[in-house]
Amino acid sequence: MSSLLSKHESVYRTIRERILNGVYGPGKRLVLSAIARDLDVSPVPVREAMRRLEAEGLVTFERNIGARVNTLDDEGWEQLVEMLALLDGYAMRRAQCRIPPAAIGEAQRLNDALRAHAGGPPDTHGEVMALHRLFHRTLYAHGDNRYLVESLDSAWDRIDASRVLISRWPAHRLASSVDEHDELLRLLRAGDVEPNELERCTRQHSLNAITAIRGGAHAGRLSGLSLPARP
Amino acid sequence: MSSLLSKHESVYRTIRERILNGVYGPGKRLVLSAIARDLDVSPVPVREAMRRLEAEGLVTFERNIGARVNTLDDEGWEQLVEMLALLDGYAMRRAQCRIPPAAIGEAQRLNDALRAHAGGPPDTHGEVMALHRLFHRTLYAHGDNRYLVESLDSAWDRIDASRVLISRWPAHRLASSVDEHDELLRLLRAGDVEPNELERCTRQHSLNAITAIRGGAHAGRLSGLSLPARP
DNA sequence: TCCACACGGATCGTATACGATCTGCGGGCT
DNA sequence: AGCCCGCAGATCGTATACGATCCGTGTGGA
Repeated sequence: MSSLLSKHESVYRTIRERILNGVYGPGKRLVLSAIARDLDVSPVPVREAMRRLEAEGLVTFERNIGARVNTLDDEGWEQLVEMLALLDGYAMRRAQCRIPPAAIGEAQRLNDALRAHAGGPPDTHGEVMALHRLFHRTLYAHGDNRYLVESLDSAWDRIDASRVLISRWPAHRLASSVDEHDELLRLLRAGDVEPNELERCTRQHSLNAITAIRGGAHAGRLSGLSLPARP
Repeated sequence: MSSLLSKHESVYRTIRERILNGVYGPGKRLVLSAIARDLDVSPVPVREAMRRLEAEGLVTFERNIGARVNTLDDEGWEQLVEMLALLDGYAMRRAQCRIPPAAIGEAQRLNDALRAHAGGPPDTHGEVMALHRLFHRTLYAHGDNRYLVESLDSAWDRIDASRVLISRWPAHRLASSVDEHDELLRLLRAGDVEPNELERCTRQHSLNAITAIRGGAHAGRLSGLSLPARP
């Protein structure tokens, strides 16, 4: 008899899930033996799971000290979002001719759900963030470059793990973001948009999030051209 | 008493080095107990090293079967280089104002060394590839985005591990590549180049490698605008 | 009071042991 | 002859054991 998943695999998935959900928040100490007891396995597969999580950038392991869920300072967070902007912009460009109308419709529904949240109660469960991530994934998932999609997923994982969006995303940015999403969907539906233009707009959309969170200043629409200058 | 490196760390470095150098070529079976004997450790730290290598995309691990060095088919290789084009182009854009003249000089020296190889004997030891990689790294290393630089290093690692450039890089592409490098250095020295233009040229330089290797057709200079269409 | 130091608990790092699974091969049945 | 089954060797997966390291704490001396 054998389970479908090896123990190190299921331990890996469980811990990863808990980090992304915020059960294990940034800075949380992950003690191997405690997790092993908790999940009813020996410490060995737990260590293997930790190595994977470490390589993915979700936890940091210090020799003879142990593992912690990664924390992200402001600079790191901005750099990560900058990566997201780069990758997502290019993914959109390459997916442009490949996104089925159904996916655009699905993205529109997700964005409408986001808009509903904009006026509603404050986001207590990270639903906004999940919707926002899913909106983007619905589109970029149709890119045909495996590494590109994997890198995007991985970057989003780190963002989720950091809990920054949940705690710092300003309300007015959500409104702007929803509008920009509509604009992107409009460009996609038009079908004949210059690829450079689509990539530029998509990139700028993510970069706007940096400006918004950094300064609190009201971010411009998709008209912006500049990359954010770091202090 | 303690060594500077833990065993799993030194095992990791050793295996990684061997994969990148081609000692363990694509498809090579990596038997845990054999490596453990070879490196004089127990199988446990070897397994940890494998998990890291797996997460980095250098090896593939199948349950109850074992580990193999990843092989890269044509499609995967093209997608990886496409990532490289995207990341390198953006890194260059962001590093533009930050690259010290000394680094540009160093890159020029590396490119001259590459040119010397172009007419010389065929490359038996991957020196051309190492020089080429180093040329790019000398420039993009000055980018201020940690994740960007890490992703570039990681993508180059996979390229190295695949041994594709060494076996398939056509001679005429090397000549074009060297010329394009000169062009990029010229743009950097000019200093007042439009960032979009610099990014576009850099991206196109890497994309040209795909065209060259795929078709064998003589790649255009940096004037090309198009992304390669996949069959 | 403040610092140096030693001690104990917590945790990590690795070796060893052993059961589980796969793979290839050879014998027997049809 | 061809196919199925079962055995043996190789290899993986995990538990357990134990030494090594770190860190907090308390004690003694300056």
